[in-house]
This record gives sequence, structure tokens and C-alpha cells, in this order.
Amino acid sequence: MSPTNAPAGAVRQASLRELNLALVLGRIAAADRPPSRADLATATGLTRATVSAVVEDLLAGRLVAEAEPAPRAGAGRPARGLVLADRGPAGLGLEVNVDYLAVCVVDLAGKVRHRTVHRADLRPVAPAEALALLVELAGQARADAARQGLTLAGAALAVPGLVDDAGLVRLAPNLGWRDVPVPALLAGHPPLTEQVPGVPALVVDNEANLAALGELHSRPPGPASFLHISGEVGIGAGIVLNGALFRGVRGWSGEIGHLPVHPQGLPCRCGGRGCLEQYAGQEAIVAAAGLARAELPADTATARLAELAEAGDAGALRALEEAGTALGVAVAGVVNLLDLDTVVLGGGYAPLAPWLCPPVLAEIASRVLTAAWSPVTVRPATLGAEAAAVGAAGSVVRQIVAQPAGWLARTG
Amino acid sequence: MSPTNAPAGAVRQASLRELNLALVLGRIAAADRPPSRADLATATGLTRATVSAVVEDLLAGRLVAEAEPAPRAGAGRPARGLVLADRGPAGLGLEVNVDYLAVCVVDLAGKVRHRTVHRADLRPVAPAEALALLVELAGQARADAARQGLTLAGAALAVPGLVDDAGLVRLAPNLGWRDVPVPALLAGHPPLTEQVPGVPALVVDNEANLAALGELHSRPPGPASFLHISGEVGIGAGIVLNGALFRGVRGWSGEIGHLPVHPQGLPCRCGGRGCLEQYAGQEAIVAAAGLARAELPADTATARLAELAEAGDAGALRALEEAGTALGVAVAGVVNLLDLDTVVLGGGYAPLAPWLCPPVLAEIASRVLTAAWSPVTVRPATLGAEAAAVGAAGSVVRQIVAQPAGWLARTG
DNA sequence: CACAAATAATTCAATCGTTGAACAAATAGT
DNA sequence: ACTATTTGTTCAACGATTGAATTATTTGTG
Repeated sequence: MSPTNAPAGAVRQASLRELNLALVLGRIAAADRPPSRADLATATGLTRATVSAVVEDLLAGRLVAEAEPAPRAGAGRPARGLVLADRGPAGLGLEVNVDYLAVCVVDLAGKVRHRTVHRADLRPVAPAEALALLVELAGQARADAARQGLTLAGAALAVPGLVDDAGLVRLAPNLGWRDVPVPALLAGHPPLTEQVPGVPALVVDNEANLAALGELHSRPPGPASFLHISGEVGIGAGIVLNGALFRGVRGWSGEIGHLPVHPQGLPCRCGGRGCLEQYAGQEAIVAAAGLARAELPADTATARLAELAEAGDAGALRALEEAGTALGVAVAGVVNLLDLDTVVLGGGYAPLAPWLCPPVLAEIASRVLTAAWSPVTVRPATLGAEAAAVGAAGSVVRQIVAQPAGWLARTG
Repeated sequence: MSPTNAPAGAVRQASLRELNLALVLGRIAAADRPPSRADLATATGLTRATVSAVVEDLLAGRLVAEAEPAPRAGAGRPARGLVLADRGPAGLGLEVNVDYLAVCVVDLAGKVRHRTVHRADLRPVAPAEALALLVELAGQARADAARQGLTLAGAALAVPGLVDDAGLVRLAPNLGWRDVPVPALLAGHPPLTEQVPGVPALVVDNEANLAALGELHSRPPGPASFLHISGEVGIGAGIVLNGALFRGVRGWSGEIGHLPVHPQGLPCRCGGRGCLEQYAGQEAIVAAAGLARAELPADTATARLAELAEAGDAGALRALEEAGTALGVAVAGVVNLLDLDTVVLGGGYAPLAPWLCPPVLAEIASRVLTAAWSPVTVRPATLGAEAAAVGAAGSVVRQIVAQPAGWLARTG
């Protein structure tokens, strides 16, 4: 009912091969076991002759490799299965956060092949200095990747704030960054990766969005639509709808912290009253649990809360119960509005999920119209530490899989 | 950052022409003034030779027509502009609502070429009987369309309830319909339209969704993302994101009536407390304005409210102010969550928009973080009466424009 | 009036990617 | 050794797009 058939521009003779390369490579990427050329012909509807020609290109470009044939019964020539190559293109993921820099390399199959985390308080550090250090770490990652037979095809950088289309970090309050021209600051350094047609050299994006994208594309495949909530000082959400991140009109979607859960409640810095952030934001939980809130970095406060809850501390348990209830009120509204069936707790909420999930689920059960016959799942995020950096690297390799022709044009 | 390049299936030689037909026809449909073949070649990137060949097919299939050349200065052969044909395919839109049946025919350019409304109370009428009457009205519309040189290429039916993918109306509470197999009931009647490859003979969908789609595609073009709210007994919304209707995991998105605006407030039939419907639903507004609620059909209650408000009736004005405020609380949350900049008031809210907009805007101003520097528009829907039927017919012709090859295959 | 310049549209042979049928490769079964 | 089966490759036909040349149609100038 929503026709999306018209292409954006001219479809040429050469477009046939480009699109069928993407089709076949995507099918190989999505397969549960290595498909043969004959399998791919059946699955795609292309002839065996065409599939063989396409696969020949993919093999020559180091995008796929032939697997050992699986044992089978019956007559017939043994099939050679195809897998994504583990020596070929890879994506570089970078992250600047409040108390760490992270760099990782993810290969075509989504496997993390390199990971570096540099722990430091980045708040007093100038953006240019932080980025220079990140470039150094990226260089080390690139060398390590080369030793593993990988070529970095592009990079994505995650930052905890609002980023515009051109990579200008408009505001990252917890870092103290405002209007930081990241691409310009990095332009004075050597390139981080190879140049690949169709793949931008660097994309800068919000870390909650990249974590949500990482969750979307993690294996085994999960739902195509879900709400991914990051609990920090502010509460952010990545809204994934029908397999795509919904960014909103200006790229600022996911602002869940100012959904009203008590409209005549506590005043909020946004000017409204009773906003979710006042009840379930990290500072609110910490205060309600009776912890001293100054001096504790974000990760430590979360870890401390989890320890106390694990030990049965009544104050911590009550604080988490109340936060979970407030979170559940907001989440139920979102679930009703968008008809979602999965809520993922990430960021600072992930380690607290055992205590947050029950009250969230209780509110959903009482407020979501369809909860009785169509249950909603609330679970912690599957990507672990540095989810945003891993999600960032993953977004690069997904571009290669979606448009292999650019990579092939580069390698001849 | 969200690669969508891989096609769903094999791309063939014939796919080239199919896709370029859609490209060129879509460009003609979207143009402000009739484009020439040379204009289209420049705009699409195809060669003039290819555009001429494609246009020849479109002309032969009665999808486009040549316009009178516009007067111009300077040397050169006069260009012949191209427009969507006004004698060719059209879409049939049908609607079953509580107190009327509606049938309309919309041509390729989006113009309503036939409109019939049959007023009656449909609640005591069996589904099969209501549909039989609708088929009769549709037959008359088809004959009228034929007299105007139009061929009906497909039909869509709007109903006020939940519909599954197969056209089974699961629940339409205001009509008293439950699990009504609409396609099966219509199968015993003659076909409503011609058979066109790629266009389903009949699609059944929720009326709020179809009205939102109609709004999306009305002219002049408006925003690609907006919240379209229909105020009736229940409050439904069509959520249009990036030019597509977001339906949710099970097709039940847009349930805004149970967003909490007073969490410790009035109990709701959903089991929650303080839901929007209890404050801004039609019954709530009518009761707050002091009107007798029995015996008044929906349209009449809305009209009566508008009259009273126009006349300055204090009770009606206060009721609308309060409803608007509650609506604003909910809407602000949605706007924050999804980063939208447009809210459209349709259905029963459209005639009440002059009084609902100010309090909605006030709540948005105080609760939406970005309202100060990026204003949100709240406005009544542009499609008038029978918006859902018009939206339904429009969805059929948009399929033709998006996939003209099916129509051309039918007409040789 | 003839010619040049400018713009729109058509003609035509070359190119390229997919196709379907035939063929080759590699196995199990009789 | 031969047949049946499945996988993968070879090859000429086909159709859509291309780029260059040509034709069509106008205005402007000498």
C-alpha cells in the first residue's frame, strides 16, 4: 500500500550487475548456512549462469570465499558453499564518550576483529586533542587489521550528543562539546581508511543511534522494530522502525526523557513538569537510592547501584522499582503509539535490567491494550561494552554488503 | 547510513524498462509544470533517446498526454510538455462508516472525478447487506467513470477499525463489526474494477490510516513526517514517517487515546488511569460541554459543538480548551519522541480545530524542548469530507504511477 | 529570402548483462 | 560400465540503453 518502486535516478545497463551483486551478497550474508551457487539461483530467481558470473566477481574482489563442502547423501556434483570473506573489507568504529575512547574493527560477517578502549576523563580535554588521540588509536587498529588481511573501507564515529548531517557536533553536554566541527578537525590528519566509492570516509552520529543500529544488526536477527533506551543523565532512545533507524524531521528523535509521567509533578529543566528524566534518569535513581552523587563517574555509579541491588539494599531496590515504574508508564505509551513488541534496555540501564524489567513489564501489562494477547518483551541489550563503536563499525560493513560494486570498482 | 540498495529479487533486462517507466512517470507526476522530454532527460540522467522511447510507451498506454506548448522566447524547436492523462486509469475509493457509505473515483493526477455519499445509520445493518449496497454504489461510480474516459484499476475500502493483512476486519466497535471477512463477502459480487498486474483488486484498511495517507499525498506537497489525529469516540492517529505510514509490528500503531495525561486520573476502559481518551475523546468533550450525549450521531455532535463554540457558549469553549490542553500534553510527548514538526487534526477534530489548536500549541510550547527555535505546526486536515475514501482511491492510483509496467502490460 | 544558431526530438548501430539450452563436472546407485 | 542426479560453465540470442549523427522547428540577422 506504500509504493516505493520508482528509483531515485536513471537505471542503466550497468545497474543490472550492481543490483544483482548486492542481491547475491546480501543473500549470502543472511543465510543460515553457506549457500551454493545453485541455492542462490533458486533463492534469487536469477539463472545459474548469472549467479556464477556474479559470484566470480565477488570471489575476485575478496568479498566472499568458498567453504568446505558439507557432507551429503545422494548423487550429484558436490556443491561449494559461499561465505562472507574474513580477509577483505572491514569497518572502523570509533567512539568518544565521557570517560573513554574506543576503537574497533568489524569484518564483513560482523565479527569484532580488533578492540581498543582508552580509559580517561575526556571532559577537561579539548575536542581537537581528544580526536588526535583517537586518530592514533585508529592507526594502531588499522595496522592490526592489515596483519589480519583486512582492509578498512570506511569509518563511523559515535559521540554522546546531537550531530547534524555534516558531522558537526551541535551539542554533547556531558562532554562539554558545542558546535565541534569533527570532520574539519580530522582533516589535518592522514586518512583513517581506504577510499571506497559509495562509502563516505567518515560519518559522525549519535551514540544512542549507533548502539540501536548495532542491536538491530546483531546476530541472531531480532525484531525489525523496537525501542532501544539508553539510560544516562538524560534518557535517550533509538527508535528502530521496520529495520531502519527513525531519526525524525531534524534528526532529534528519541527524546523520551521529557515524556510526562506525572504532569503535575516535579519541575524539569525542559520547562515542563513530571518528565520521565526526573524519575528514571541516572541522577534521580542515584539520589533516590541515597548515594552521594558527586565524584562518581557514570559507569561507577551504575556499577555501585547494581552491587547494592544484588546485595538486597532496600534503598537501592526501592529506587530501582520506582524508576522502573516511571519508565514503564512512558514505555507503555510508546508501545501503544507505535505498536512495538520489544523494548531493549541499553547504556546505563543494561546492568540494571534485572531490577528495571519487572516494574516496566507490570506497567506495560496494565496499560498496553494488547498486552494480554500479544506480549511485549523487555530485555537488556545484547551488544556489550562499547556498543556504539561496534554499531558504528557495523554500519560501514553493511554499506559494503549493500553496495559491493563500489568496492569491486576499487579493487579492479 | 541505512543502506537499502539490495533489491528483493532478481533484476532482469526487462527490469530496466520497468524501473525507468516508473522513474519518468513519477517525475511527470511531481513536476510543477509540464516537463518536456528534454527536461526529463536532464532531470533523470537518462539520454534523450531513452526518454523518448519511455514516453512513447506512456503515451500509448494513456498514462500521459502532451500538453499545449507554453509560449516562449528564443530560437529552438518548441517543446511539448507532458502531463498525467485525465482519460486513463483511476482508483476507486470506498468507505463504510457509522452513518454513511462513500464511493469516489480519483484520477491519475489526484483529482476527484466522482463522489457519492449515501447517508444511513449502518450500525443495525449486517455487514453483508452494507457491502451489497456499497457494491451497487460502486457500480454506478464505475459507469460514470467510463463516461469520463476513465478505467478503474483497483479499489481500496476504508473501515473504522482494526483490519488484518488479508482484509479481515477484526474489530470495528462503532459499527459493531467483529471478524468480518470483507473480501470473502465481496467475492460473490462482480469485480469492482479491471484486473491490473501488480495492483490488488481490493485492499481493506483502517480509515484513519487512509485519511493520513490522503493527507500525505494531497497537493501542494506537505511534510513527509507528521501525526494525523482523528478524534472520534476513540482517538486514533495515523503516523506518517519519512513519507510512509508506520503501521507497527501488528498493524495497530497510532493508538494515542491511551497515552497517560493524568496517571492518577480517571479510570479508563483500558485498565489504566488518566488516558487521553477520558479527557479529549468525543464523549468526554460532549459531556464536559453539557450536551446530552445520547441520540446524537457523531457528525451532529461535532457540528453542535462547533456551533456553540462559534456562538461563544462558555461551557463549550471551556470543554474544548480542556480537551485541547490534554491533547497537547499527549501530542507534545509524541513530538518530542519522534521529532515531528507537524500535527494534523482530522476526523471529528477538524471542524473543532479553531478552538483546539491554541491550547495544543500552548502545551507544545511549554513541553517540547525544541519548540523555541523550531516551531511545530498544528493545523486542520486539508482533505475535506470523506477523507478516507479519497485517500483510499489515491492509494490505488499511486500504485499505478509507481509501477506503470503492469498497467501497460494489460493494455498492450 | 537564405543562412546561422539554438533547442527539441528521433534514428541507428554498438555495447552489455541476462537468458535458456546445451554441455561439462562430479558424485551415488545399479 | 552405464544411468541418474545435481552442480557449475559455455555460448549465442535478446532487449534496453547509449552516444553520435541526423532531423525538426523555431528565432534572429544580413
